Amino acid sequence: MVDVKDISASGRRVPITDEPHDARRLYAIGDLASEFGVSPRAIRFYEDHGLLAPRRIGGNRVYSLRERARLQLILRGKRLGFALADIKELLDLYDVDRDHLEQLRATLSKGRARIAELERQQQEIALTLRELREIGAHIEDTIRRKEARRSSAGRKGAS
Amino acid sequence: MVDVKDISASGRRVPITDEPHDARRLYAIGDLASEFGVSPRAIRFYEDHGLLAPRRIGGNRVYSLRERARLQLILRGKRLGFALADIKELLDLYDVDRDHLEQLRATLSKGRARIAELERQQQEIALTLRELREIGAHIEDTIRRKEARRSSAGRKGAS
DNA sequence: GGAGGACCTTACGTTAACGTCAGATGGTTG
DNA sequence: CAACCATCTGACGTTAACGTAAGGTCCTCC
Repeated sequence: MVDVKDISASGRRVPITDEPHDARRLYAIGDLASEFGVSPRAIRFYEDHGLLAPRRIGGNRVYSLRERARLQLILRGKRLGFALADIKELLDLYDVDRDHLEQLRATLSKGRARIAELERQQQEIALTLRELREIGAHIEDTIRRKEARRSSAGRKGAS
Repeated sequence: MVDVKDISASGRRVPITDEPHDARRLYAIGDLASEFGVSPRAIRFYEDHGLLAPRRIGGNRVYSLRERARLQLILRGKRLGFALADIKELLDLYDVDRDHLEQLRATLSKGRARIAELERQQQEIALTLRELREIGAHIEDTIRRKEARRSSAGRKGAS
């Protein structure tokens, strides 16, 4: 019925190609869901909000490698704490409209803002890491002293 | 009525000390709110969830420098995309119970997990930054070409 | 041919993190 | 003393990001 060989027009689990990442490989929603550890519901949710736009074969969603990459970017953005609306903007940066000049300028400016934000985030992470490592060192120190005291002193400072 | 001189037991806007960050300085909720650009409601919310525990003077919340620092940590954590529950754990790392050994070990382990997570986040930010900078360079390039073409060619490629 | 899977849509439920509003208190100021 | 802040405590409203359940379609396999 479908011209794309017999890729799961029904939602079958069988991928169209065996080569793991042929550029023409197609994915069902369940493939991506299990690969990235998210629910199909979440993926559909991203689509509802304009972050993904898979093709359809007989009602079923079919994802190309490009859509897969977009999903990866979405999940990375989430791990960085961005809201979906922000991630959508970020995705728009990735496929630029190379034709119109004003668009390009706008995209560039948004990109720079995003870069600045990420750099600030980077600073704050670095700061937090320094603090945590220092705390960790102190704790290790304290632990070592307690262990030493426990093993050396047999009995003398009761209680 | 209150022994702490006359700090806003009423919620007055007057800080107890002029020295900007005397260790004994006290803050009203409005002070911290306006200083950090968050609402008093948010600050109370953090308290309701155990992230802050200010003293009280006549019903009003009074924040020490330590509480102020904790609030800063909360907000930093938020900017890094952490949930309040996670931030609470992080705060607990900062004031360790130096007495009990098992507690120390647990804290240390939690700290290490948090460090690992931050490092992973750092990697992902670095990756995103590389990508965004590359895209930015391409866009700048495209813009330069378009501008060059526009200024040089007077008329010949109509439409 | 009927049971089982993967997928679909629609719709209501849920959690986190506050916003917003109402009504009350208490100190300060003209 | 009246008006005005800043603050307080509920309590309900809101948004984001899904979870979950219901009911239906379309293969495939025994």
